[in-house]
Amino acid sequence: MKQVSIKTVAELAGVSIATVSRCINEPDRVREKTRVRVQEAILQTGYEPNTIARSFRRGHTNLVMVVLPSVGDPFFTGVLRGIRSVVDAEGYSLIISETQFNTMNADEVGAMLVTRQADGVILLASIFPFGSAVLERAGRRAQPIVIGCETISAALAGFPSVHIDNVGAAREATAYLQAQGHTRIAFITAQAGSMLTRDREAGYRAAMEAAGLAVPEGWVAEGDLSLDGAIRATQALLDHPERPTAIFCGNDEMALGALHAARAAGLDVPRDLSVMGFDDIRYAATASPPLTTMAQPAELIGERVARRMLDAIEAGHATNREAEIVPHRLVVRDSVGPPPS
Amino acid sequence: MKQVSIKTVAELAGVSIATVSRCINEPDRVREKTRVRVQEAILQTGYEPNTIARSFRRGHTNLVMVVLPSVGDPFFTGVLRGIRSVVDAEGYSLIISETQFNTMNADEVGAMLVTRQADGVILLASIFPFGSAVLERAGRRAQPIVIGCETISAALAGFPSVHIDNVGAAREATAYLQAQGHTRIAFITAQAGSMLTRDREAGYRAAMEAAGLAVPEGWVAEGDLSLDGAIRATQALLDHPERPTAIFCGNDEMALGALHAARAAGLDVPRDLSVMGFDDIRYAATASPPLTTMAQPAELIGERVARRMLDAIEAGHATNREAEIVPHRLVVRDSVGPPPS
DNA sequence: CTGAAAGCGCTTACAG
DNA sequence: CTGAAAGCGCTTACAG
Repeated sequence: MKQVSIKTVAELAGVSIATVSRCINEPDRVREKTRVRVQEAILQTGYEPNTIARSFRRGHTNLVMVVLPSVGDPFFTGVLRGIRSVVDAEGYSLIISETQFNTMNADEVGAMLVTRQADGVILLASIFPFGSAVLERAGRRAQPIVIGCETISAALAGFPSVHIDNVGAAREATAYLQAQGHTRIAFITAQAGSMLTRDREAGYRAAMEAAGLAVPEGWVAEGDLSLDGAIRATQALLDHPERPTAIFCGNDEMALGALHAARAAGLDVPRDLSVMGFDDIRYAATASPPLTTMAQPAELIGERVARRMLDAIEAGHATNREAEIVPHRLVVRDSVGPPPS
Repeated sequence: MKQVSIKTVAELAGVSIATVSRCINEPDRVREKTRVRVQEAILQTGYEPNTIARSFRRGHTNLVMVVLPSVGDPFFTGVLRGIRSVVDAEGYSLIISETQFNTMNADEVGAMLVTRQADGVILLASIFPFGSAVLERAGRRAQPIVIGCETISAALAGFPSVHIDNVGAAREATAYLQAQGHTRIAFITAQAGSMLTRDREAGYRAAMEAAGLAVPEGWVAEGDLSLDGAIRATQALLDHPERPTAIFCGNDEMALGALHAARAAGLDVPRDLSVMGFDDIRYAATASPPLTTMAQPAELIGERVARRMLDAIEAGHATNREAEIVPHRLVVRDSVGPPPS
């Protein structure tokens, strides 16, 4: 069946297409009598404006793209929820692209950025060396970019961002472990190349150094950001000649894996081994034992990122290029205790 | 700065815009010498075709919308992964809409369907009585719709779908519990109105009836599809005058909540209480104890749904309106045992 | 208050 | 092999 267009409606109502357009977009500017007639024609034909044509004409799509490592991570789900809540209210929809934990190469992501016609791009912990050509082009077409969750790489330094103080938070988490009496503290990090835990690892190392504690070779284990990766990393740590008494995990997903690996090894957490997470995803509270972790305000990050994106879209450029730091918070539950004597 | 358009490139290369267009879309049809010249002009200007204009002209967006209850559910994340894997390869992107566990009203979803210009819509367990007007319009504009994960409601009966046999799978899960010796089996369901566990509840009831077992008032508890909801539902079940010895949860998320509630009540699973899940999300295997559950092939569902969507888009209409049933599988781990004596 | 007309940036028969 | 021109479905000054 033929698609009904504005023309169909105009003919049926006996008016010009301009008038139909006005009835839809500025109804106050048309006489009631004609408005009613057009309304009826719309109903009768079941007309819905062609969104592509409208986007084309108006020059924007009401779509914002969000690039993130994985929609499967409950932490990002929280951020997404925050983004969606503000973006929805303003009539925008979300195009979601995963970088599969930053294993996509820059060209692929770059192509997405430049090619897809979104009104703006939110980069969530997906920052790695874009080609500057991409950035330059993105700049030229004035598509705003805003960064969430992680400190930006040098190339992205000029863009607005919102995130916690990852280095500081990781330092505090490590210090908490130290305050419980631990001196042998290991860290499970993401795969090399991922931005996701880079700053957290830096914070961990800083706290160890500040306390005059050694970090022997092998105490920073790659956990792949996954359950299985963390299980393997934990096993390696438990087999380490200098077995740590506490494991600080770069995110909760990996902490859940560490908990499982400890259990499988016949260890009691926290009696035999302490485990600290990062993020405070919803599964942290119901884990066994409930996970002590460093909480990030996921929804708040999403809301703030989205708000700034919308402001930038409206202004036609980023109005505020500063980094916005949101608060982190240590959540003490049961997975951390004093080291075994 | 002014956006560079096809015209800019044409002028710089000294050719018509038609030729530039051909260089991009059918390079074979232009002479090498001119092609090179145009290529250079493209590089020099940093030209990228305007996707909106192209979509407008071509009449499609290369966007498919997926409507689902929640991106936060790891099961749906799996389905999404499957969808993305096939859709990516064909150059499509995803617009993702959440119905917040089917609490959105039909009009809201309807508006999204009709208004947003996606090439097709995938409905994941988000099926409730659309107004027939919406459906009719969707039909008229020949936007394909395909259903995933749940049996379709009557209004959607004519649309293609792919899902497991939810009723049968739930019946088998219940029968497994019975085979372990349980006769007092409760069920935790979603909030009323959600399609997500409707068939599973039906399967549970069928199995109970087939075994001649009673389902006293209160044994089917609303768990809200969430951790917290399931915790409350489990508590209520444990306080029930006829306390069940096994709880079958409508999905794994709720089973995780049930596990936690049991632990909090000082119960050992499976010694004091058996818990059965549904889905086999990735957290099922690392739960404590590891969860016995009815697995759905999430990625496969996603792949099949996406494949059929792409076929339908290409054909301009759904080519195959049949329901495709994918296999389920009982995964026995440690959360189910014989009832306490 | 309403209409005629231009134009958004492409693609694609149609000529040549 | 290449160009001139139509047209995709809207919106929006500009007249009247």
